[in-house]
Amino acid sequence: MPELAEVEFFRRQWNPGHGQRVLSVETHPRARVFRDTPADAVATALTGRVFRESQAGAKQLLFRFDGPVWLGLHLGMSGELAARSPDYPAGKHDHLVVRTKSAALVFRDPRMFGRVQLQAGETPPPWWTRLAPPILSPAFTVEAVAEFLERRQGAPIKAVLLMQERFPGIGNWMADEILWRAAIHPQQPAGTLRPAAVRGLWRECRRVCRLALATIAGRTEADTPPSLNIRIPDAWLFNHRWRDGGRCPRTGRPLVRAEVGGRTTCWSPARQKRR
DNA sequence: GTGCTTGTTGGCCA
DNA sequence: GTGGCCAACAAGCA
Repeated sequence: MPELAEVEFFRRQWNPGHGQRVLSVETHPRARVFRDTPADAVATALTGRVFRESQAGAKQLLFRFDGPVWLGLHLGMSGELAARSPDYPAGKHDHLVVRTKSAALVFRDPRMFGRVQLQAGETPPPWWTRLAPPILSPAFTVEAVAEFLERRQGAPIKAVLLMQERFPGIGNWMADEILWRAAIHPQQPAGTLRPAAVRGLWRECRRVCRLALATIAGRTEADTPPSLNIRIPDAWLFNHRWRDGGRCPRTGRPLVRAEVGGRTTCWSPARQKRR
C-alpha cells in the first residue's frame, strides 16, 4: 500500500518511542523481510540503544539510534508500522517488534515484500543518501522532469511516473491521480509530451504530493485503519478508481481500467486523450 | 477454487 | 551499455 504520504504516516506511528531505550527486540527470523540483514543482527544492534529520530524518503524509512545505528525499513506492498502497549504480543505477521518501557514499536508485513536494513556508523547508509531529491524539494525541477521523460521516451508515461529514480514516493494510485489531474493519457509515450504538458505534469506531481501529505500523513491512527479506508475527498480520482462503474469526478463520464506498464491503471477517457 | 492487489528486482531481448 | 517488458516474490481478500 504505502506511497509517499502513507509512508510518512507510518513514520509518525513510531514517534512514541522517541528518546526511549530499546529493552528488547523480537523478530520472526525466517521472514523474507530479513533477506538483506539477519534478524539477530538487528536485535543485537538495537538492544540497549536509544531511539533518536526518523526520516521518510521516497517509500523508505530511516530510524537513527544512539551509536549511531541506522535502521532502514521499506514497507513493500503491505508493510505497516504501529506503536502498541509494551506487553503487546507479536502477531503472525509482526516480523519486528522493538520494545521500550512505554511502547512496543511494531513492523508488520503480511506479504513480506518489505525489507529491513541496518547500518552502523556516523553517516547514513548509502542507499539512503542516493535517493532521488523529493518531489517537494527545489531540486525537483521542470527541466529535470523533461530530461528524464526524454530519456524514457518510448515508455508509457504511467510507467515512467512509477520510476523512483526521478519520482520518489509515487506509486500506482498517485501516478493515476497525477495523470488524471494533468489530463494526460497514461499510455502516451513519455517522449511525446509537449512542453506545456511536461510543465503540467510537474505541477500536478507537486500538488498531489502536497495534498496527499496534508490529507493522509497527519491523521491519527484511530481514524485511519488500513490505508485503503482513509477518507479522501470525492473530488479526487482516488475514491472512484477501484469501483466498477466509477465515474470521473470532473466530467461525470465513465472511468476506464486497464493494464498500462504492467500495472492496473484507471483513467477518464473524456478528460485524458492521447495527443 | 479463481483472480485480483497502492512494489521492486533481475533476467531477457532489441 | 541502455531502455522496455515481464515474471517472480507472498499472503489476503472478494
